[in-house]
Amino acid sequence: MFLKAYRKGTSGVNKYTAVYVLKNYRTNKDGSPMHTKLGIAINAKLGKACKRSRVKRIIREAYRANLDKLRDGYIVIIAARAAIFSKNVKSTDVEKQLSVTMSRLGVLE
RNA sequence: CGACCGGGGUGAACAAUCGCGCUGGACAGAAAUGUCGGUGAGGAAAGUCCGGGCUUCACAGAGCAGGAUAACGGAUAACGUCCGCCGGAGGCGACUCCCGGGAUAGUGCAACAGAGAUAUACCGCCGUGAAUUUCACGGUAAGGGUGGAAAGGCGAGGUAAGAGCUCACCGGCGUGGUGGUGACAUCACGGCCCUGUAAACCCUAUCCGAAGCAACACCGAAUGCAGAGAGCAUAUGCUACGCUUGCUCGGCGGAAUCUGCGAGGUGGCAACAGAGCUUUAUGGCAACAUAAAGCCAAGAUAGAUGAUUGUUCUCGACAGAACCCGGCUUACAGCUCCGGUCGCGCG
RNA sequence: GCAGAAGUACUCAAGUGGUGAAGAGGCGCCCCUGCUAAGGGUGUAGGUCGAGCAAUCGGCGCGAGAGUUCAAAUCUCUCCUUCUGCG
Repeated sequence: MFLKAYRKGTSGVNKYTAVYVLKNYRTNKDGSPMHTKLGIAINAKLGKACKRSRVKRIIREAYRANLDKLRDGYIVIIAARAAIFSKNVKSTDVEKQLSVTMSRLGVLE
């Protein structure tokens, strides 16, 4: 499912992350669209386990802040870029950038 | 005060708001679950280099092969770890470092250089003969040169020249005495002296069954799919064959079936509790042991600890549990405690 | 998480204690051709530091660092990197 989103989905980038989005046509039993699924991709070449884990949390926090505006029925993959591994990265910055990129891709209302 | 040596501790703190895992705590609910509370990464969680626990393998047996360790004595569940001690090396010293058994059990290897590498006369030295400044024969390991290594070292005597040939001292070897649990130390005597390499094969002593939680057990779509086998006598044997550690013996199974593939879930797994942690006492030089009192402290399954704001300081290093322990190794900003050494100054 | 394998020029690699670390592709130049490819001939660099006008000579270099040895790409130990297998 996530591989499919990588190959077929539309993408957008900002300073910290790259975002891939694909519309998910599978539905729940009552016909409503499924909740949007999140995948986080962090290349092992960018950092060791401890730093990757921290980046994952920051991305998750930024995603969570945009959750109230999020539309259902998508698959979203957020991949880390090298800039997010530098020290003193604030999740509010990542959140703003992510909000702009995701709304451009039509995932946010 | 300065320069060091050894050992230990700590690994930013606090508040508010939002968010996450677990919960055999409380409440609500038929249940799912929710609310409140509790709790939530490391000294290395890392590398996976050793040692165990645990689990499975037709119960685990013998021999060979293979692997590991290596002074000695102890500690330990065990270890390649730790402590003590011996020997050697380094440092003025506190102290540190050492894959530290055997080279007279045997075999192999030692390129090049060099006359010669476990045995040797190239130059030289000495003697004799020829002959006239060279040659032949013999003696010689003191000197030269080569090499990582050249027949114990050094001095004296001795001699034609020399040589443990003789002697003193030192080193090594053997025998005996004394001290020590022992490695070993030390003393006496003796003969006369042996190249290096076992992180080359090997010998000696001790230890080792194999695999690993992706082990393994259970539920399950499911009476699933694919492949292999089905001999000879007759009610039990033999054999093909298969399993058992690489091989042999031995053992087991033996026509009953066997092998491979096959979605997911539960346990293993941490709320039973362990070679557990903390403190004190006793024994021991110490590692550690024993006893008493107190404590229960992560447990995910795509994988939980973060964000924002504010305050303070020395402005925060290396880094994230995945079955669990004991070590080793490697990475690491600072702060701090204890013991000790050397040098300088003052009393 | 567990188990294993391998690192030698730009690439593929041989070498498994003893001088100067094979060989092939590649690369440069020449011939052939109107031009290119192919083919033939020939040469080169082995990286770096130092000495020298130069020819050349010397040291360190086989992933990195220690050790054993007279001598290490090779033997031992510790790290680093890459790859493979196991549901």
